[in-house]
This record gives sequence, C-alpha cells and structure tokens, in this order.
Amino acid sequence: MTGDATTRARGRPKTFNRARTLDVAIDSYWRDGVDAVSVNEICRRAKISKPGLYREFGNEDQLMDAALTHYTETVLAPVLATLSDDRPFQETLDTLIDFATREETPDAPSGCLFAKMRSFRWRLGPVTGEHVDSLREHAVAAYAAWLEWRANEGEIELPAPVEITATYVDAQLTMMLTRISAGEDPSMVRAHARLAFAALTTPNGLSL
Amino acid sequence: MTGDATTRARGRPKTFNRARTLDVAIDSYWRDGVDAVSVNEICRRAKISKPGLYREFGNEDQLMDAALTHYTETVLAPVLATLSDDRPFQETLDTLIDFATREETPDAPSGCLFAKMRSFRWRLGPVTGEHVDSLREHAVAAYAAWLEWRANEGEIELPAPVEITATYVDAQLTMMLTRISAGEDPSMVRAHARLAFAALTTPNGLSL
DNA sequence: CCGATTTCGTACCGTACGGTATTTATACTG
DNA sequence: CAGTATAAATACCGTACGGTACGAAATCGG
Repeated sequence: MTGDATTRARGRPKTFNRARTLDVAIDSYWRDGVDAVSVNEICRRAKISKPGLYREFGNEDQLMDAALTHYTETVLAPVLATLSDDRPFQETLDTLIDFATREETPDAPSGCLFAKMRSFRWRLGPVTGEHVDSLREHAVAAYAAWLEWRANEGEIELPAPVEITATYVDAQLTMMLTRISAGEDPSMVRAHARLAFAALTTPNGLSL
Repeated sequence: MTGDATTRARGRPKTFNRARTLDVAIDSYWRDGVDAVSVNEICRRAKISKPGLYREFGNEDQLMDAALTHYTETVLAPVLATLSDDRPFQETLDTLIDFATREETPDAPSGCLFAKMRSFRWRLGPVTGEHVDSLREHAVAAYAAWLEWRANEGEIELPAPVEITATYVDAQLTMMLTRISAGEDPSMVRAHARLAFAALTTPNGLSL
C-alpha cells in the first residue's frame, strides 16, 4: 500500500543514530574494557541521552551483545575466514599471530573485544554471555578443522588429539591478546608465540 | 618501665582481630576476585564494622596490599622456594604445574590470588599495584635462575635467551592459573601445559 | 490551527560504593 | 565515683551506577 521508499513517518522524526552509537560502544568496550565503561559513560561519549540508548538497545546486556555482534562481523569473521584459505600452515599461523599482537591504531585498539569479553565471562549478562560461549565454540571448531586439514595434508603432525590441540591454539591466542591489551611488549609476546607453537611445527612433536 | 608481659592498656581494650579479618579478606579476594569483593562485603563476611577495618588498614589499597603480603608469605613463597631445590627439572616443573592446576579445597580456592591481582593490575591502588609489579619481577628472576641452573647442569637446552624463556614460563603458568580460576577443566589445562613446556623439554628445542 | 502520534531528553529512583564524623561503650587512674 | 583515655560501631557523606517516569518537542492528518 504505502509505495514510498521508506515508510512515511507519523510522529516526531527519529534522530537517534544507532550505527554511530554502536561504534562508540564498540570502541569504548574494546579500548577500555567491558568492565571499565558504564552505560553512562557511553552516553557521554556518544553525546546521546540515556533513555535514547535504552530505547534502542533495551539494556546494558543487549547493548554489549549488539556490540559483540557487529565486532564479530567486521573484525573477527575475516580473521577466522583465513583459516579456510589454502595456504601453508605457517603462513596462516603467522596471520593469526599478527592479528593477536597488532599494535594499536587510531581506529582499532590493540587486543580484541571478544577476548576481553571472554576474560569477563562471568560478569556478562545472559545474552552476551551465551553469545561469547557460542563464539568460542565456533572459533575452536574452526581451529580444529584447520589443524586436521593441514595434518591431512601432511604439513604438520598433531602433537595431541585435535580437540586438545585446537583448544591449545585458542588458549595461546587468547593469552596473547590479553597480554597485548595489558600493554606488554608485542615483540616479547611474539617471541613467546614461537615457543608456544613450536609444539605444532617441530617435526617430532613432543617427547613427554 | 612498664615491666608487664604486654603493655598495659589504658582505655577500652582492643577487640579487633586483625589476623582473622585478613584471613577473610584473602579468602574473599582469592575466591571471588579482587574486583568482585567490596570493602563493605568484607566487613559483612568478617562481621566487623567498616570504621574498624579502616582504622586497622587505612584504605582499600592498603588492605589489599596486606592481603597480598600475607598470601605471599604463606602460599607463594613456598612454591617459589621449590625452584631452589636440587631436583630434576621435570620434577620441579611438575610441582609448578600441580600448583597452577590445583583443584579447589575448602580452605584454599583454586587459582592464585597473586595471579588474579596481576590480571587486574591497572585497577589496583598504587601500593598494591607496585607490590604486584615487584613480586612479578621477583618471580621472573627466580624462574630465570632456575632455568639457567638446569641448563648449566645439562638437563635442558634453553630454546631462547633466558629472559625470554623465563617470562615464557611465567606467562604460561599465569595463564594456567587464570584458566583454572575461570573454571576450566584442570586435566585440559594440564594437557596444554605439556604442549607449552614441550619447547623446554624436547631435546632439540624448536626449528623455527 | 488542532489534536493525534511518535520521539526526545530532563530529572529522578533505588542501590551500592569508598570513606568518615560522631556518638557510645569499656577500660584504667585518682 | 569522677575524669580521662582509648576503641567500638551507628549513621551519615558524596558519588556513580543501571534503569525509568514523564513532560516537552516535532512531525503528521484533518
């Protein structure tokens, strides 16, 4: 019936900028940590009123969830997608390490919002919390598929059952992200990554 | 002049039990996390009044510092002391891993208060914060001395300069403690420890 | 211009925090 | 039994939090 491009407005036109608010929230959570940024502070930074934010997102839990969703789509998914690229094991691994140890830039803080949420798992609301759990499972499954693939290609030899190796990769990358966020020296973290992933790249695995 | 066993009291006798309050504080911080326990909550659990606690410890920062001091003396120091024992490398390493992956007991929560404070370094007050920094340096130095000792004995071959290897051991143990506190499966964490420390125990080190 | 409709933000609610002013309780001293 | 010294806890301070009631503002159809 209403053939217009957008549905014609009836009352006061909406001025709330959801995308911009979400950007501020993501940047704040990412840069300063989920626990250090309040809803009040996000409203201050985004220059919006608090009821405006609550009308748009519902509550703090759903705001975080929306931030995590958008972060996943724009940042995390491309990284995990590289696990499906048919490249040498070491190249893909280096991509992961580079992501985890990336230095801060004006538009992208160091570390990873998802990793920060994981380390605060027990403080998250139910929606965000379960979202984090599911993302974690998804990431581990992606690592497992990648590792089995490269093992079948004869490129690496799994030093332990694939579930254990995949969660090991996940744990090591998460730790690297945490340490980079904590301000540790990226070159030191990268040096540790070489040690941690030697278990995968040394031909004989471990003798233990 | 006052020859009595204890100095005779002049006013109302002191009933505040410092040791017991400190025990409650340590257990609370250790079990629930430094960030999750308020001064109010510690007073509630210790059944003391808030001014009483503030008279005894000064402020929250100094209370945490006192808790960390006592925890270090009673829990941490004995563990670090094992690094000076003349035992096979693998035995001492197993001791460290056992400490890091210990299950919770009624009187000792899993994880490590020091590790929990480290992950909250930037939220700590100045006193506790610098205490944590200095403890960390002390621990890394102890790891470095141990590693060099066992390398000189020909028991292991350092896969990287000793400073890097020592901080690697520190980082891995800290991560294990963090994950155990987060409720992860201890057997999984131990399996990952075997992978992480393979870089030290495999004869050839890494080929990377 | 007048309601009807929708969105806006000010001002507020209850709670909890770290920290303290002040009063009350308990002892010794003369 | 005063008077003094010390330590106890009640009751409060200012601030910040997550969340919302409610009236003001802006656009519509008539």
